[in-house]
Amino acid sequence: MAPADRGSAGLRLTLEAIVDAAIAVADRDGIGALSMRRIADDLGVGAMSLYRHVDDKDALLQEMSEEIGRRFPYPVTDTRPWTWRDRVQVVVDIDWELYQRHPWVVLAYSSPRHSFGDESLRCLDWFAAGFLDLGVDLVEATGMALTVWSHVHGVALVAVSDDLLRAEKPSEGPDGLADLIGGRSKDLAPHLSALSQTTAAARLVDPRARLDDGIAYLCDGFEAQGHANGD
Amino acid sequence: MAPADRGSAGLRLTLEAIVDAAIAVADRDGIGALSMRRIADDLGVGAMSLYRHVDDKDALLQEMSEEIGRRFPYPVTDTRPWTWRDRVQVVVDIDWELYQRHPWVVLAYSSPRHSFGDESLRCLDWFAAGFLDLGVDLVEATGMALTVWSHVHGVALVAVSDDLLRAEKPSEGPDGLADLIGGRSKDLAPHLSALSQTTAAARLVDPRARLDDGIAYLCDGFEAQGHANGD
DNA sequence: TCGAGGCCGCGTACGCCGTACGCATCGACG
DNA sequence: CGTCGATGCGTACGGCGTACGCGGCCTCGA
Repeated sequence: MAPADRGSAGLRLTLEAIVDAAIAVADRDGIGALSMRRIADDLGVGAMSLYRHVDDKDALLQEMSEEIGRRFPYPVTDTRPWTWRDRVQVVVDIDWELYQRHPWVVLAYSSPRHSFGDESLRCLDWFAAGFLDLGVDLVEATGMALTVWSHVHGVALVAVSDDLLRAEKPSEGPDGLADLIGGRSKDLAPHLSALSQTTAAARLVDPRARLDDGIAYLCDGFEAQGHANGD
Repeated sequence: MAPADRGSAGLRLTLEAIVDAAIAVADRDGIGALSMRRIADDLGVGAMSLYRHVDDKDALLQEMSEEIGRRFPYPVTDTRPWTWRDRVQVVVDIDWELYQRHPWVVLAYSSPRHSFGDESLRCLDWFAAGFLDLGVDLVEATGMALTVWSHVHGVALVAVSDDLLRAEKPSEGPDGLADLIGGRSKDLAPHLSALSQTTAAARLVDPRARLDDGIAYLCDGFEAQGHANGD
């Protein structure tokens, strides 16, 4: 009975199914390969059928981003005594993991953490509250949280853009800094050219290292601000 | 009378002219409206003529970004005694101005400061050298410079994405944080809801304020790192 | 039981896009 | 003057997002 609803062929076309299929396509082939026709093909369905459930491609992208956000929740209901540094660590790890697994999210929505839907507001609330321990006011605490989000997002963008935006192209254009560190560069940079002598310079082109270093600077800065406010 | 060369109609088609026209289009109508046909029309030329001077649209985007970089040089040859904080300030101001005037650059190339061409390597050299005053080694100094670049770029991306990527759309989707600050939000955020009481919260949605606050935290962090290294 | 009405999947078509390919023109040079 | 390379361009192909309307099915009231 109700053949279209649970028939042998496939389930009914639904927003969730479309979003899932779209996420699968974007993960597999990059956001550049994400087209309405492609999603429809994967679902064994006509392209225009999608528009019964989605306003347009932009709205679909928004739905996709929000779904991904839901799949990487913050531990907002965990009542353990989180220090603000604990929270920074867990936020950085979760968001970084999110961007690594679904790089197109970085590009799909340019505001960090999928653009302030209800879910991300709850996350922000939990995250920002941690900074109140520093003795700063709520505005400053929220600013600190937003700054961390912005940093993670910015580093993720750089890490991800070449791999995903232009998907493939065998050997892409030159990377001046990497060349310089590898000693393949004409010396037009008096100080920087010394970088080719040291192995530690590899850190400079490792995205995760850039992420952690930046977070460390920010945390030191947060602490200094806390002391300035008379701890 | 060599009509094509200096005839009444127009100058000869050159890479520079194409790049300039493309920049003009991107500035005026956003990068979404930048198409090869549109550039060609503005130049009074056939679309395929552009390909005599440019490999493809990607290469054109790269040329455009590099041209913009050249138009916003750092004072690398100024021999005044710049402190590292002076350099941070000037770098932030210049890059921010660049991104404000040519927002598409933020999206066109995802790495900060147009992706490490020769020119930007010289800029990085000058910028990073300033941090050596903190007593840190060259790798750490370069890391600090990259972190500042990344922060400016990340904030610019957020500031610019809505205005430029999707160009126009009369009243765009909801901004949860702005709604909350304006008191237009259901209270699902126990701490954050207090933000609607204070005027200072406007800072949280002002991009330039987010930029400066983040830079202040970073600078405090840099200073702390310098002290840790025994000043 | 049957008719009506709505929901839903889909086929067609339009106007964009980037760009492969080959032709026509024209200046420079032997 | 003949040749040749550089340059501008017209046509065409495959792909995109999506407006529009048709037809079939499910549901529900009579």
